[in-house]
Amino acid sequence: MKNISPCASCPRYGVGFCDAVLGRTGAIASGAAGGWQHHRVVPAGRQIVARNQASPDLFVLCNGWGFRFLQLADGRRQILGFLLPGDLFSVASVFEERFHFSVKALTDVQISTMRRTEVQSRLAADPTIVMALAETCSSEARCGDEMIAALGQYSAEERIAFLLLNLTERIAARNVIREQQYPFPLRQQHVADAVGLTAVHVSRVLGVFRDRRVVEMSNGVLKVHDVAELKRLGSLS
Amino acid sequence: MKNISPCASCPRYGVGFCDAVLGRTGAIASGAAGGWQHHRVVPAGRQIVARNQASPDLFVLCNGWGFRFLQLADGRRQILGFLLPGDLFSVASVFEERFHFSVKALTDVQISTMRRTEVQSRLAADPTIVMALAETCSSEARCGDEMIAALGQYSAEERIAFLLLNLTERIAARNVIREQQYPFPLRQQHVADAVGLTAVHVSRVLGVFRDRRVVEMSNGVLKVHDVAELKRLGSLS
DNA sequence: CGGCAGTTTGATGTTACTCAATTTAAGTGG
DNA sequence: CCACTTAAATTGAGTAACATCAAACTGCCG
Repeated sequence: MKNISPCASCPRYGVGFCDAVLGRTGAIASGAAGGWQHHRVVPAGRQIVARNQASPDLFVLCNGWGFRFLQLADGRRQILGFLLPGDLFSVASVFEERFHFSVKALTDVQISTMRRTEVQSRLAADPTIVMALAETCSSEARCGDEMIAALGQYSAEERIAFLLLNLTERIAARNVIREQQYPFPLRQQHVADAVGLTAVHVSRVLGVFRDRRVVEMSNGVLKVHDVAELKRLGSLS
Repeated sequence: MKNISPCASCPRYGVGFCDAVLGRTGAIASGAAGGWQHHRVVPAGRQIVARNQASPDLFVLCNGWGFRFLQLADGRRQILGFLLPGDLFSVASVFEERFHFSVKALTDVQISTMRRTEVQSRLAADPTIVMALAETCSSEARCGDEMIAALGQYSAEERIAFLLLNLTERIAARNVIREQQYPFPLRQQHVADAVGLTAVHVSRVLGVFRDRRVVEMSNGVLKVHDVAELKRLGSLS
């Protein structure tokens, strides 16, 4: 029998929410058999969920990069955060039918969907899952609050450094990094929409960073030349 | 026997997390008896919890106003949100020992503390509490994401309108409002720190709002003259 | 009456945005 | 492999939004 469980065919790292729900042993096959979970592949640029869309499933990103965002009436958009392999789209979606944000694939992605009802009943039965969820919830809240502080108080340089710093840390938790070179599929426009600047200004700031030999972002790779300086610029408090 | 339960001596509105934990009938007296919950009064301006502070309790604001914030090394501070009566300090604190933010009393406040262990065991036993918590969690996430979008994409006028709009809605859910006059204890500096502007600029924008007869903020009261215009300015998407 | 915290106002400086032109990079089909 | 096309990044000039600094004004309380 072919194993199509969400996380068997794609790299996993650490014990996240996904692992907790599936259990790390045995239970995996049952999921596929029960039909309460599925796999999907989505090409780069395609929207995965829309704001206010109701879904009986919750989503976990298995492979590639995505991002959550809010689109404003006049076309402006704010990227709320980037999704990396293993990330649950949001803790709220475990309980709420509708998403309050939209999600797009940044690269080609694999996503795993799990029936909400099934996850909820497992949640009731297994305190391990509750703990994993609580952990994710805290971390979401902390990141959100830090983002608010960065957007409210930081200068352009600081905001961009803050974003790059956060992302490199999350990437490093999932990949082996050699020579401070991080896989980095963002365009400057994504950086701009994430930190509330224009793409033109992001280009200028990145130019400065390049000249100062702090970081260099090109060709889908981020090279960090001066971690200390990046931290100095981008670390809150 | 005197009833000192958290929410018996202070106004409650709707069925929030606090009510769910205590139950709406009978159980109230047992809390006081068991000693797992307490009341505290804190004067205006005093700090209630500090970032990274560990606490065996979780906090609910019973009366007055407070605010959550992050303080940066160089003195800048970002107000993450305001706490109104009935508000849990944060969902994360139900599971995490340490706060990732600080909290100050804006006015004189009454706060209720509940032993985390007790809340957790009630949580495991009663799905009603889980649902209340999930609700709070979703709402925190939504508000946080909207704040991020507002800070990233909105102009000064829009941000301030957004803040005032949010607060008036939350105040109205807890008080009877006559003539569009809302109790409003914020100083302009608080508005500034919440929306990432300087107090001077906030003063100018509020001056414009006053001249245009949109809103007027003074003497601890916010008068909304033109709700439609406020919504036009401050509503996302 | 004096002192203090908060607000208002003006003048000036800085940061980041806008618009537009140019360069670079990445495909695509012949 | 090379012209052609297209998306992304860079650069410059001018402008708008917001910050900074400093002074004056207000209301409140001892």
